[in-house]
Amino acid sequence: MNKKTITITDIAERANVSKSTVSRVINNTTPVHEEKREAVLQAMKELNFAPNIFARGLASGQSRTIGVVTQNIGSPFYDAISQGILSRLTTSEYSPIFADGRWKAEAGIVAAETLLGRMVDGLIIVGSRLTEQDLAPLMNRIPIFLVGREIDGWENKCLFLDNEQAGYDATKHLIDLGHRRIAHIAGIKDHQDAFRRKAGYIRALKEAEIDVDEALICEGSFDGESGVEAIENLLQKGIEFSAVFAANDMTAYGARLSLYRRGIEVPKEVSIIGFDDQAESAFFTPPLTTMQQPAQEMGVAAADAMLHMISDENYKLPQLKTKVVVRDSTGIPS
Amino acid sequence: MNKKTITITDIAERANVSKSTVSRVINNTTPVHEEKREAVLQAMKELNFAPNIFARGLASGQSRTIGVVTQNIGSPFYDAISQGILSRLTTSEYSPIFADGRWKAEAGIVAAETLLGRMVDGLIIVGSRLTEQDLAPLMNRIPIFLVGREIDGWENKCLFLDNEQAGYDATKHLIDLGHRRIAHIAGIKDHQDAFRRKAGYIRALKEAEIDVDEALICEGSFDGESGVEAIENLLQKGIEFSAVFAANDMTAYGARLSLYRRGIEVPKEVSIIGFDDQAESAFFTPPLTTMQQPAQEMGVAAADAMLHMISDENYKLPQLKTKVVVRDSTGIPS
DNA sequence: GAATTTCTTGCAAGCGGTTTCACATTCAAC
DNA sequence: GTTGAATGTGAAACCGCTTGCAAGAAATTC
Repeated sequence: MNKKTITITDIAERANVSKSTVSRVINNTTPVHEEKREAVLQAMKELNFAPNIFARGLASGQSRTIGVVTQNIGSPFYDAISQGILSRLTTSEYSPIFADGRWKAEAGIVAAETLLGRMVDGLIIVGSRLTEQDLAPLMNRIPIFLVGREIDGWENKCLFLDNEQAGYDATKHLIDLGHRRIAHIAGIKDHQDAFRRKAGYIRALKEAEIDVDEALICEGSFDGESGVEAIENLLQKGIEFSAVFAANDMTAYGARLSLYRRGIEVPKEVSIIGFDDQAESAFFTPPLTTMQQPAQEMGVAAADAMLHMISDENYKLPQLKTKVVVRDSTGIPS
Repeated sequence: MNKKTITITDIAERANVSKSTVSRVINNTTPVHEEKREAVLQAMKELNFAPNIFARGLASGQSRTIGVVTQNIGSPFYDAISQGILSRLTTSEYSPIFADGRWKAEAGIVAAETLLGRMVDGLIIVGSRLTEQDLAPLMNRIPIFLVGREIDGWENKCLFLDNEQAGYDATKHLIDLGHRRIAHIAGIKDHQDAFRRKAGYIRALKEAEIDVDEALICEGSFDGESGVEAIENLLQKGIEFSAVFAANDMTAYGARLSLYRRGIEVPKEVSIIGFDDQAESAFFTPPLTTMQQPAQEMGVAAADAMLHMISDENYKLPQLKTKVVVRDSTGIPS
């Protein structure tokens, strides 16, 4: 209790104007005589005034807060997106408030509802599994933007990468090196990105006139363990392959470990390419060739779009691309 | 605009009581006749009522929000702590709001101020560099709790691990295996944890009557690159060592990569132990022996403590410990 | 110079809760 | 049958800021 909190009224008195005028200069809603404006600004500075956000929110109905529903805090890709959102927002007058919609789809809805309860002015949903039906009702209430997720017909409200193309590029990299027996360890089955990466893999093979061998396509779940298992499986069944395209880096790590245990050399005997380019990949042994995603930029772009949506302005989404980062885990087949 | 938002007044009318009574049943502040309470509850359910948090905040002065200042979103250790906080808070009526105080100490203050501007009811500061002087003035305004950080005299407001002991344990593990020439790649110079881990390293050596060779102690910065450089340096100078204790896993990865490039085998020729046990470590080649920190638990405990602080209740902090996770990167010296 | 129009500005009515105060009621105690 | 305490309740005063409205001042038009 240093001293009582100072309010707009204190400023008004000190600047010899009415509360209304103070409010006006704060919000720039109505022109105010330069002289008075100065006085108000001066008073605010002297008294070190900060408007009470509750009063503001209550009166205006706006919270100057943007809700972010994440599916996977703790996954490097989603983390980077969150960071991007965070960094874009720090230079705006909006603050993000995060809610974790991990686990199941319902959790995502709950998270979204929680945020709505907090009166957020907009919702950025990061790579969730919420369906169009889940989302539609929310759309009427509040601006929504999706990152890392595509929904037909919502073109300008979604920002995502062309995972099919990325899957194609990754596979193409291996084919170009001369590989023909390329295994793919897929991601979570019903995950949009996983599905598309796999589609890209298949397209690349077909284009190169390589038969798609179902035996080379393993199920996975984006984690290290599934990489280990997939390779173990392949090896046990005696299925031959000279390269592996893993749906993400973590899976690639697992695959590499499995090979390591069997004494199979990378990239000499088997090449591996991952997906994500998480920080650890550059220090892996050997450093992992992988697909880099502009995750942070996606976050920035999403936040930016949201800011525009809120103020009803037009905006256009950047065209972001993945790219192959060639390191030492891929090479010419022996 | 489905329909107008429903307020406490609507509930009051429907339940045939006054606003005051409704407020009372919501907050459980004053006993209310069972009959009326039921009616109110019923009305709230039927109308699907959710109190407006701004109005609430304005009137009560409480936001039911806890600010979390992180130093390093994106670092696995701090991430895990944040998760812990998040998970503990989801079962409470408080929501966390995060602000990133990365970069410099000033940023931490700014972040804290931002949160105060948002009227948070408490502040959890995760591993920041803010000094006691920075923090003290905040303490009078609001409950503050520090995680992963120790400040003398604030015993019950800090939760941290015994990094000195952990450093000792890690080093001891290597000594027990028979190593005598143990290099240490330290963390960021003025970082409390880094300093203590190093102190533990030294204590372990002394206890085992091994001379502390300054040449074996390398500077580092908690990132992969510094691990690479440190080992490169040691090797170039021709300094012998059979084991490395890296200040964190990321540094250990770098160290391992450097060895890999030189064709030095791990753990056959050199053993490595890291610190953090981040998810990737289990899939490293070879799987990395490291110190596991109960990061998530720390977050939970911190959030829990904060909840108690806010409601002026007593609490006691759990005694959390690190432990050695032995994998394949450490072994008997050859 | 009168009639408009354009700017500025203050007043006061909310926004949707919480909380103090005073006024019942009810009930146990004398 | 009083009296005092305990218990329940509503009225109304805020909490601090935004904003519609109306009015005074200044600028423009005829």
